[in-house]
Parts: sequence; structure tokens; C-alpha cells
Amino acid sequence: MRTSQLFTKTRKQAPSDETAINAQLLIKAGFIHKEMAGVYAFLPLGKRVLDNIAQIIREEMNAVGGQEVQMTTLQPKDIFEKTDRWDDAKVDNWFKTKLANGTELGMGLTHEEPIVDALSDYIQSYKDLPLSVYQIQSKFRNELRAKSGLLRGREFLMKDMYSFSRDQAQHDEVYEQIAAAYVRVFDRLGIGDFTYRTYADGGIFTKRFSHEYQTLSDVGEDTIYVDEAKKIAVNEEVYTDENLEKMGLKKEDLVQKRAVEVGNIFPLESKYTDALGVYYIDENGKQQPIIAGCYGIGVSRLVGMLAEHFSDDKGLVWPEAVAPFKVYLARLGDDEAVVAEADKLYNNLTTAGVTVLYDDSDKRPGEKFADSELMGIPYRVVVSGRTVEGGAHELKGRLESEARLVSSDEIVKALS
RNA sequence: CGGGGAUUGGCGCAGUUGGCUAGCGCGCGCGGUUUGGGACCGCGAGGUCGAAGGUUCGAGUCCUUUAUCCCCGACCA
Repeated sequence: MRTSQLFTKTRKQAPSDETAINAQLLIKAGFIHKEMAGVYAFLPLGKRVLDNIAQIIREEMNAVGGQEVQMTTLQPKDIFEKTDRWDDAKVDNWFKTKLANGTELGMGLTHEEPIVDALSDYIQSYKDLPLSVYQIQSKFRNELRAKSGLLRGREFLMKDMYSFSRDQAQHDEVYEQIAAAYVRVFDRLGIGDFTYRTYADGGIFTKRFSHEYQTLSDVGEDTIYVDEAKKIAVNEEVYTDENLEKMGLKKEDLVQKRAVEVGNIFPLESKYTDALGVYYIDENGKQQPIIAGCYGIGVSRLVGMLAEHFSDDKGLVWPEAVAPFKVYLARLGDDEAVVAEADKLYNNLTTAGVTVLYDDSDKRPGEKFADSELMGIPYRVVVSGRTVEGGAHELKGRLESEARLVSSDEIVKALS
């Protein structure tokens, strides 16, 4: 893409109503637009990052047998009444609305009930299990207080998967497969080394622990206790002597840290399937309960988390896997030879499958360099009168201080 | 929801004890000089001061109500 076709612009100052680093950088670089507190629109660059993250998650969910669906934002009341999650006294962060005739509706709080309800048409036999279904969709939660830019919003993009198994043993197997997929997701996003599977409260309906995936960060809202050797952590909400014993962890091995919850996985047992009257028939023709699990990843929160973590005083520093473009091609000057060479390199890179943001504007060099750094594009290539004359252009990584001089062909080879 | 702070062109800000056509920087448009780290000169467009009501000869400055935003806490992915 050429910058002349990109409607967003970078700006030097962030709006004064944003104090979170992630929101400041993403707004300055033109990735997001604030609609209201806790509600952000994704502009072209931000949308590309969001999609890149979603695609990684999608690939890993598919790899463990997940089938992608798209449920609805508007939700009927009755199924939530069956599980006792409609009453404001029970769940107080619903956004609710009404049909013209007065019928009450919910707005995409979570999707256990609609998924179970939809699948009840299809799950009848043990042969239909196990089954995992997921979606990547906006969730709406009426938080008392939105905060920290993309880290806690009222509307956010989430991947939520739901698994259905014939018994606890089968469920445990699926659960661990998905847990392994989560590790691969966070590795691919570049945060695997400091993202911990963390014991957390399983909720009031199960004595089991749930697990959160907590990424260490000073801006995190959660306090966790990390056992670095075992690569596991404990949320402070379940940090008791009794629980530590169950987990096989020792207090002296645990270090207190702040972290951002980027994902969670929950054993649901048969709470939702039972409540909605969904069962399967086993080999003996007997009706049996279905054991479910749910598995979330905060996609838009990850954009904020990654922006917050991968940044320096010059701006964003995206990992290649999620960067909106791999290369920022800065053309300096508009001599015919320079334009021709830069155009050619742009075409060659694009043809080779490399995503390029081609700065074809007449801005001054300093501004182009600053833009490429603020946007956090992993590689910067400079084509100028100087480099055209020398037959080699500049190639520099976002965090490198010195550029290398490399021929056009070698640049294409190195980057593709 | 409790406590604290804020709201003045697109963005960042200034605006004395109420007093003249509400300023500055960035950005934007036009012209010119520039061209390897956010250039410079000139000209220009753009705000009725979050909203409503009130006090006053006169309100961005005072009073009341209200909306929105940020931070801390409680709550929550």
C-alpha cells in the first residue's frame, strides 16, 4: 500500500484524555479511533494488526479441530433465564435492548447459552462428540469503569471457543489440547516467554480451577504468583496454602508479579448443557450429560497488550507476525530515477508476497523515518538519489541503529 | 458506584481581581526557498469557549444543573 492511499496520518501529540501508553501510541500512529470511553474503532493499520492476530488464533484453533462459526450479537432472554444469567442481580454488566414490541434482548455478553442452544439441534449421539466450536466476535460488557485503552473496554473483540465432550476424561484431553494451542498462539505472538498458564477460580459451579493466560506487564490489572521453573502461576484470588498444596506448588518458589489476562480456559462441567436440556445418547442407548469447556482470548486486548509491551521512545515495535506491514519503503526525493527504482522495488517486494507500506509522499526524510518508527514497521528500506547512484539501498530493522546497504535483489531475497 | 482531576479551532495548550474583534504551537490550504532525522519565510482558512439555565451594563472567567473524559478504589475478560 502507498501512503498516498492511506487516509490516516501520524500525529505528534496524543489526545490528553488518553494516558495509557497503548492508546497513546496507537492513536498517534493512526491505528485506532476512540469512539467513546472503552470503545475504539480500528483504522486501516490497526485493522491489519487485529486481523493478523485473529488469523494466528484461527489457525491454531483449526489445528485442534475447532470449527469456526459466527454467532449473533442480539440474544434471546429465555436461554439466559434457563441458566440464571439474565437477572441483573446475577450478572450486572449486560447491555440489554428491546424489540419494537417490547421483547427484551441481550447484546453479546458471552455465548455459552446460544452455542449450546444452537448445537442442541446437532448433538445427539456419542458419535457427535467431542466437538469444538469457536468464533471471533465482538463482546459487549457494561463495565463500571473502562480503562487502560484497549486493555479494558466495553466493546471488544474476543475469540471464544466451546468444547463438548462425552465425559470428564474426554473433556480433559480436549482441554489440554486447546491449552497447548494457546501456548502456540502466544509463542507466535512473541509473548510466549512471559505468558504464564495461571491457576484461577473456576467459578461457583465447579471445584475445579480454571486457567488464565497471564502476560507479565506493569500495566496489568492482575496480581499473580509465578513459579518460573515450572512455568506456571497462581492468581492471587486462589492463592491459599490449601490450594497451593493441591497444585503441588511451594510458596517459596513463587514470585509476585503484575500481569494482563490475555486468555482463559474454563471447565464448565455440564452446567450449561444440563440447564438447557442438551444430552447425548451413549452406546447403550442411555441419555448422558455433556461435559463442556470454554476458551477465550481477548483479540483486541492483545493489540493493546502488544502495543504496550513492544514499544520504545520512538513508538511501536510490532513483532513481524502481527505488524500491519513488514516493510516501510521510504522514497527520498522525487528524481525520476529514484521514483523508478522505488516503484520497481515496491512491485518486486509485493510480487514476492512481502507486505509493504510505500511512502511515496514528498515529506522530508526525517518525517518519513519518524513515521516508520512510530508505526513500528519491522523493516525500513530507503531509496534515495544516493542509494540509486550506489546501486544499493538501505535496509534497517526497527530496533537496529545502523542500516545496511543492500542491492534491490538482495532486499527482496532477504525479506521474502 | 465512592473519591480526585479535566473539558477553549483537527491535536497540544494560554487566557490575571469579569471588560475591547478569544490568543499561541502543531496540523491544514496557497505561494516561494529548501530536501538524509519531524525545514524556513509570507499569506490564509478554521473556535463562541462541553451543554442548559442564571447573575451582570458586560461572562471563557461568577452561580446552579447536567453531559462527557481521565486517574485511584470497588467490580470485571
